Amino acid sequence: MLLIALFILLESMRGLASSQTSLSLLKIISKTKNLRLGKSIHAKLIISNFCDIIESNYLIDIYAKCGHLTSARQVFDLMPNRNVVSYSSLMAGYFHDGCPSEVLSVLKIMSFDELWPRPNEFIFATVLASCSNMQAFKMGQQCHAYVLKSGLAFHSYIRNVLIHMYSTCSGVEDALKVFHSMPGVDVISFNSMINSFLEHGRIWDAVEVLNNMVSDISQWDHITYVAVLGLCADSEDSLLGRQVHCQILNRRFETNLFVGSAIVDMYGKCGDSSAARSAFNELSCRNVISWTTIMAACTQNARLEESLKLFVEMQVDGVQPNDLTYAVALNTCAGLAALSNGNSLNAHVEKSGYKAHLIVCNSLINMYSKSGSIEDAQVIFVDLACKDTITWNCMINGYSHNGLGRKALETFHDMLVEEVGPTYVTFIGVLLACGHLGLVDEGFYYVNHLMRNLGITPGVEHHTCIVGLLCRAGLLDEADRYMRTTHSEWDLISWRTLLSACQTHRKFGLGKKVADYILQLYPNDVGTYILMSNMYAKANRWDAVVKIRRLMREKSIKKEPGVSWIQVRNELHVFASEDNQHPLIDNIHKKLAELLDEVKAIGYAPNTASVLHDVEEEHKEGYLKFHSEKLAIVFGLISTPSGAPIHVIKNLRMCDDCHIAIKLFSKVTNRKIVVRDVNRFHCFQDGLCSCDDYW
DNA sequence: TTAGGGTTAG
Repeated sequence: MLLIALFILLESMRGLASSQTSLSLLKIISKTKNLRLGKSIHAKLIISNFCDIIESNYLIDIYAKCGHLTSARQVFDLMPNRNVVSYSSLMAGYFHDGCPSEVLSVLKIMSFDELWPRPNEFIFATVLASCSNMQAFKMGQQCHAYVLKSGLAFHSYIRNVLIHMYSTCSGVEDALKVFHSMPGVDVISFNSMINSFLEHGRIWDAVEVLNNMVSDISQWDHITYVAVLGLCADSEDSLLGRQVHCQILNRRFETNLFVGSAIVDMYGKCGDSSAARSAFNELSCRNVISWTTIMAACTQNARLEESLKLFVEMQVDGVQPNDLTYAVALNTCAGLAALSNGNSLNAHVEKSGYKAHLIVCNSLINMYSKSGSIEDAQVIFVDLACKDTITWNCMINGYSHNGLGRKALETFHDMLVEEVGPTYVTFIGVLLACGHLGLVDEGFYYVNHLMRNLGITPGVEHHTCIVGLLCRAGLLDEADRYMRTTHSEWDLISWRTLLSACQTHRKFGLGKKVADYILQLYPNDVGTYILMSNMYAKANRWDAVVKIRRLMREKSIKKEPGVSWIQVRNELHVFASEDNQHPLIDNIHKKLAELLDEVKAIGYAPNTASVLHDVEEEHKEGYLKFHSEKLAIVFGLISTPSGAPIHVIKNLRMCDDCHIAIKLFSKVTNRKIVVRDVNRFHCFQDGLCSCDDYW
């Protein structure tokens, strides 16, 4: 209806140059952002050879709002005289088009304007917002000084944009000063302040602002709800989140796209992926962000296959992925070690131009290093001209997890040379590398000196690395003492690290003590029972093994069945131990028998000690034969061209026998075999493993 | 005639 009315008006203008009519039309077009009509009016005005400042300003505004900055700039450049609105309209256009630096260059042109239009609150609102986007703190401060002197600082728009500028460019304290400096803060100031605290990880300060807001502001707007949902997500408070969700439904704010995505995100971060999925299904409208949010919610909650399915559904729905969607999808592939999916995503990223985005490259490095293709991760890393802390962390941790300790430490050294500040995460990779290389003193130097000098408090992950480092060096009593004397929130992983070392180093006395202690804290931990059982089997203490098995039966503790999977030509093949389901199982068994004969000839002897005592001696070898990783690897060998690397993932820790056998498989088949078990990567090549037989 | 705060990632 509106369009028809506009056309009638346009027709009535034919042959006329009524300024009043064109202004009325321009006003409506500016509101409705109708580019086609805007162009028609523009043409009429050119033909009539008359276009005053206000009409030109409207044209700039229309073109700018429709994202046609070249046309907006053309109108602006051809104006014989301009006023402050001409400048502010063009600046707002550049700002919304993602070109904050252009905003500042227009400000420069403005200062040379002979008519010297005085910059007003509209100009500074946009200039300060641009400073925020560009992290141009000095410029932002200068603008702050100007608006204070000129009295413009009392406009609520200016105050709010100043809060945002300080929050992004300097710190939350400066933002807070602006917030408290002037009376009459509005809902936007409160929203900005809450978000500012949340961005800086200060949840309780955000809660305090929210409490003050309850008494000062009677009505929250939809952005307040987005901020409060962010607060629930950050504090993982799903109960409060649910209450807020109910309030949103009462006020019918859930139809807002931002609110809708924030609800999905809140449930995802609170660990309730089912509620996230339901909230997503209820959304009346979905954009790339809502899709990316639900994918992230699934990935964060281990629903990895579902996340990749959503990625496909999203595109079927006509929504194109953006850089963050690719980052989530690649992270999902990393979780699944789905190298071929990751490779195809890499190709899409190249085609779509998102390879220029650092977060995508960081995710590619992460995906490749977690999928056992550390060489591909390295290629991307080396090619990257601009790296951030996360890039360095991904590469250092990638090298460490793949057993390349020396490379990890070299990269850490390069990071320091490039003057990129290491973080909490960096030192996890660095300490793991020290563990691989047996650098005990260096490990202690990093934890006790360098980290503390940099103001990073070592956490349980770092202390666990030190335990691993001592264990690997055979210093188990020191590791035990370290755990008992160092104040840390030791968790199951830390204690299992020590127990596992006791098993490897055959320190049965200490192992028994540690296992008893773990079972006091975690009475039903399957991993501890299995490690104990393996430990006693190694000591030929079959009576103890039987006792543990009986105890497990009594407590109904079941060992998770071993499962391995391999992707061949985009298809996932899953193998369970003693599995006969695969269509090629006969070929797999035949090839496995041949291979075992071949490796026996060069020294392989089945390690039957790791098989249960209650299995007859002559059947023990058979049990070992059918471990899931052996089946998956042999399937890989017969299904891929010679020389192609084999990538297998296993849900449990690899057993000693498989480790020895696979080392020799890599030698006799001349293949690189990468196995990601529940703890680490094993890269088998030429009869050796990257873990140096310690895992 | 022109302006502000908000959802997704590693």
